[in-house]
Amino acid sequence: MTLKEVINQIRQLVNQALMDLQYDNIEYDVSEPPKTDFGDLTTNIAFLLSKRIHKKPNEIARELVYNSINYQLKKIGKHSLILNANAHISGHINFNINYTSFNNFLLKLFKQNKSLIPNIGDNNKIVIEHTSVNPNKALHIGHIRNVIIGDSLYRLFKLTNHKTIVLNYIDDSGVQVADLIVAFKFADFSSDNIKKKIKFDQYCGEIYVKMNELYNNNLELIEKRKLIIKEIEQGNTELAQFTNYIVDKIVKQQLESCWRIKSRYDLLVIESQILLSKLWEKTFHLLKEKNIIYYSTTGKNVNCWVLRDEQNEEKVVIRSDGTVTYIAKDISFAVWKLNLVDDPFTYTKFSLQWDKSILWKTILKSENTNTHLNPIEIFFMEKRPNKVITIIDSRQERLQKIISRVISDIDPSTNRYVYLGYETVALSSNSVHDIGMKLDNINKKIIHMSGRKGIFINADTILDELHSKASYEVKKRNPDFDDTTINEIAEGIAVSAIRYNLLRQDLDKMITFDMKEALNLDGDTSLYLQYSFARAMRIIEKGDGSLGEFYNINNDKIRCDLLNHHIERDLIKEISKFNIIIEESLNTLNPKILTKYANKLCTRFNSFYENIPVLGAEVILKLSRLMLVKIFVNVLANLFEILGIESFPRI
RNA sequence: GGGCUCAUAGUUCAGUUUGGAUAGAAUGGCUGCCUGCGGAGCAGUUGGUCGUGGGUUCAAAUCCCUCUGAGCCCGCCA
Repeated sequence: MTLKEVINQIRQLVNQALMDLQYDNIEYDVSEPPKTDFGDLTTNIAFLLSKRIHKKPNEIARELVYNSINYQLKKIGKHSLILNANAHISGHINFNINYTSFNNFLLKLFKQNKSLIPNIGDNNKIVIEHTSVNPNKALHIGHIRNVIIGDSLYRLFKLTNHKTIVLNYIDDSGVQVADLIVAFKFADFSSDNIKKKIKFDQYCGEIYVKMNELYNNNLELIEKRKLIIKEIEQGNTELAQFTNYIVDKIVKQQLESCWRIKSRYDLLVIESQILLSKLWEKTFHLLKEKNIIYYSTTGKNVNCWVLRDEQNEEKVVIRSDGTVTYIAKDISFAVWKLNLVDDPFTYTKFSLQWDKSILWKTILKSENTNTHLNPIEIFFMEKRPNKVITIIDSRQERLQKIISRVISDIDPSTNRYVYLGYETVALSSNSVHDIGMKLDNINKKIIHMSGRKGIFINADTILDELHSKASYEVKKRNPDFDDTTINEIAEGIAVSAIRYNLLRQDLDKMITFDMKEALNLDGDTSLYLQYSFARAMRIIEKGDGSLGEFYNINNDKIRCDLLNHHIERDLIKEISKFNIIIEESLNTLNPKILTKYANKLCTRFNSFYENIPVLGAEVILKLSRLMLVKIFVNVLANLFEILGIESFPRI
């Protein structure tokens, strides 16, 4: 029983009232009013009805309340979840919760040791692709937005009992990687960074910038690049092997950064393997069969295979020289993700991850392939994924929409392919200045990041700065902590701060990254949540010492009805929204909702903390309040799990 | 030229899907509160013609249109 049940009961009351008074049953809203003075919940039914029949909203509201709802409430009696209903002069019908009976849900949860997480996944299968950064540079703050959105959604699906796997696409056969190989093989750059004291991926990022400057007056190098791309596609040459070696090394370094912010994956999908797998040939066959593409004999696309499109936005999938375009590769990747063709891959272990899970990578099936099935093969064999979510920034929106359309042409029955876009991260003029770059136009307030031009701030740089600031502050407040503990907490603060910061705003809004702002740890930040957690844990620790065990208070003495201060009620009501919030963020694929909720929940708790004594209260009240604190901690811990925020009993 | 997105307090952002009550947070400024369960906190105060102009409606930040400003996308590149 949570707020959802209260809402349901209100709907029952209103529906019955509509029947009693012979009004049409129409869609209406039950939600929280803007001010608490108006009550706990409100409905707009009177306004909607007044649109149909010519009567004032206020009259309808009064009629519904006085001629039906009040009688119903009387009948249900004192165990009702609704205390009363009021017809407001404006036309709103407001309801107050009967907290005496409502609060009992806390005790029920507590006794049954139940989590509030709704089990709505029903083992549905979800595929999420995120990160997918070209393996030629280190991750910058813009890439991190992608990683955090993807990883938080993964955690959300996982916790609500969906079978979920996470893909990271490694484009090892494009120009970006080829640029690096040209640098190492034909332009005298060393592929060894032993002398430099930076990570290999960062080192490569720097070379990539220098290489692009070199191209300007060296056309021969561009020819070399073409050669390299061809060799990578063919595989098996010495150059291809060297490329594999470099890409492997960079991917491992990139993953270090991803793992540092507590993201994890199940499978690396390697583009060169896709090219060798004949997956495109199968997809091509499918597209021809479904009449989605045709061979153009006239016009600008003469001798090409093209996607049909009525709006005259046809896209070439096979060039006149027979080679495959970028979108064609993307379509075949999508076809594979949705399991619309036979899986040409088998999977081999790439690495162990921080959460002890195995990260796999694609390799081609061959005769001596082990017959023993691994978890990835099993995932794709059982049944098709219910949903495939691809997370890429909004610059790819047009392309992704075309892919979605092609997919629904192939498989019209379902809508399984979901593109989740988000706006990019740009740098504030201050931060551009900080990294020693100059803005072209002094009037520009922001500048977009560019790996090629060297305009970016690496993810690790930001984390390091946050870490060192947090470390200083933790030490100041906890002089008794040893260095290991301080480091651990500082890292937890830094990682959580980045995650929360990038998650808390709308996906369709560009983030202007500013180092100074990012280092601020006051107000609406993850630290506010972590601090609330530590405060609650401190009460529990001093209260009955059952740190880490949430459900071992003597249940029989607890009286939920004593938790009737308006501050306690506010906290309880907030807690009771947890499952609604989870469902909403899941349905809208919007993790931001969870950050807003977490902040509100902690605001309620901090108000409780400042105003309502727990340990100093008389014994029954103390036990009851202690229970409330423990449930708060439990809910918050669940939110932390989804948002990837680390919790510490002391901070 | 065509398409998409955004514009709300000095600043960073909620609220727009589904119109409804006095437009909310955070931060900054100002003012209180630590011998009390941790002051990285709490309470208060300051601050907004919701980009412009029109339309629909009993009612518009929210829906429709115009214009302005910002950003992105539109290749036989990836």
